Amino acid sequence: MSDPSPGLNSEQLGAYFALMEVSSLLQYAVDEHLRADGDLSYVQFQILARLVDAPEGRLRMTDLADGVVYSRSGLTYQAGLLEKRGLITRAPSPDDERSVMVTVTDAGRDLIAHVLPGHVERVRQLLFDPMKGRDLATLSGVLGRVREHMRATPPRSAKPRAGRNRAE
Amino acid sequence: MSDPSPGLNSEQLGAYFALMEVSSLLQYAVDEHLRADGDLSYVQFQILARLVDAPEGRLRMTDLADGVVYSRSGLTYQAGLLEKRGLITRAPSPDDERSVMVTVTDAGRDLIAHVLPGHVERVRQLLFDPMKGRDLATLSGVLGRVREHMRATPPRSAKPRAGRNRAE
DNA sequence: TATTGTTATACTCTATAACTATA
DNA sequence: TATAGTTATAGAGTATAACAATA
Repeated sequence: MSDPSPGLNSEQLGAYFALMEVSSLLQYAVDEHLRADGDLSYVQFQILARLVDAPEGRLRMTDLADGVVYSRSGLTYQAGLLEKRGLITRAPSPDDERSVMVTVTDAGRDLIAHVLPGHVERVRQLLFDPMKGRDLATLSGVLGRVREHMRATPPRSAKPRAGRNRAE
Repeated sequence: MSDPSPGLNSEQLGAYFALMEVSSLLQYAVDEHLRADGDLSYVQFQILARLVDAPEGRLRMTDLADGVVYSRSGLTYQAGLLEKRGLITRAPSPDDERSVMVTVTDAGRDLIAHVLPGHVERVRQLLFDPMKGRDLATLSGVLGRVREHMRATPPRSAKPRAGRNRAE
């Protein structure tokens, strides 16, 4: 924007735009690779990666939904796709009959293992290659702090004025 | 991921995840506000903002498509929506009869002006409030460098330059 | 022939609300 | 009642390919 912005100085505005552009391009590139190399969307990759990372390779649906931003029905949809491909299984939890435990299969682990090197390579190439010196450390520090702040500031519960989007 | 990754050390991996989470949460919050306050998607906001920022408030469809990542048909779709709402107009270019000049209307400018303060406020609140000292400067520096690098490294088939990939 | 843009179409994804069942 | 998950459905958005018009 060329006119003076009400709440951000030009350096902040520039940093904001840079952040959005960088993350957008990175996500685009990474998503492209995941689809080409493993027929996975980024969301599906995240779900599988979280499961691989979880103890015994399993998590409840709710826990998965908490990590990925989407709605429960959205997660059900994605889990259905992954299950259909044999990458995960779903079974009622022994502890709580309401819950569903999602477990990565060997095929799921294999796919992540197959896809991960190329994934990581793209990230390195696009994001870390141009960095030097303390760049990584400072970036880590700032983003970590921002993330903590964001996690403590729930984005959905804070609806200042939703006014008229009531489509009933 | 808990096991050692092939191409990234744990600090790099952490920074990558933090970047993706931060940008995702930020985009989510900002998108929510734009829809609630102006009934605009983030893409539509970007299109309007680019036009407002352009000399005489107009750009060719192709120039707009270059800025936003999407396909031409996607831009046509979005432009159709914005035109229907009276936020932009489309007219054949005098210079090149093939081109279409997109122009922001006063209503479009008004809407951006209406939405911008709240937009910027959310960004400030989520992204810049938790920063201190040199955070902003270092973030700016790193992201700027990464952005330059990314722009110079086209993600192989993302930019539909002059050629299209019909082989394969 | 190459470029600009639109259209037709199919598909993916996400959100909402209603629903079942368990706690 | 509250929580966990699914389903039905509807809508937004995107990509591809065919198309017309102009350069």
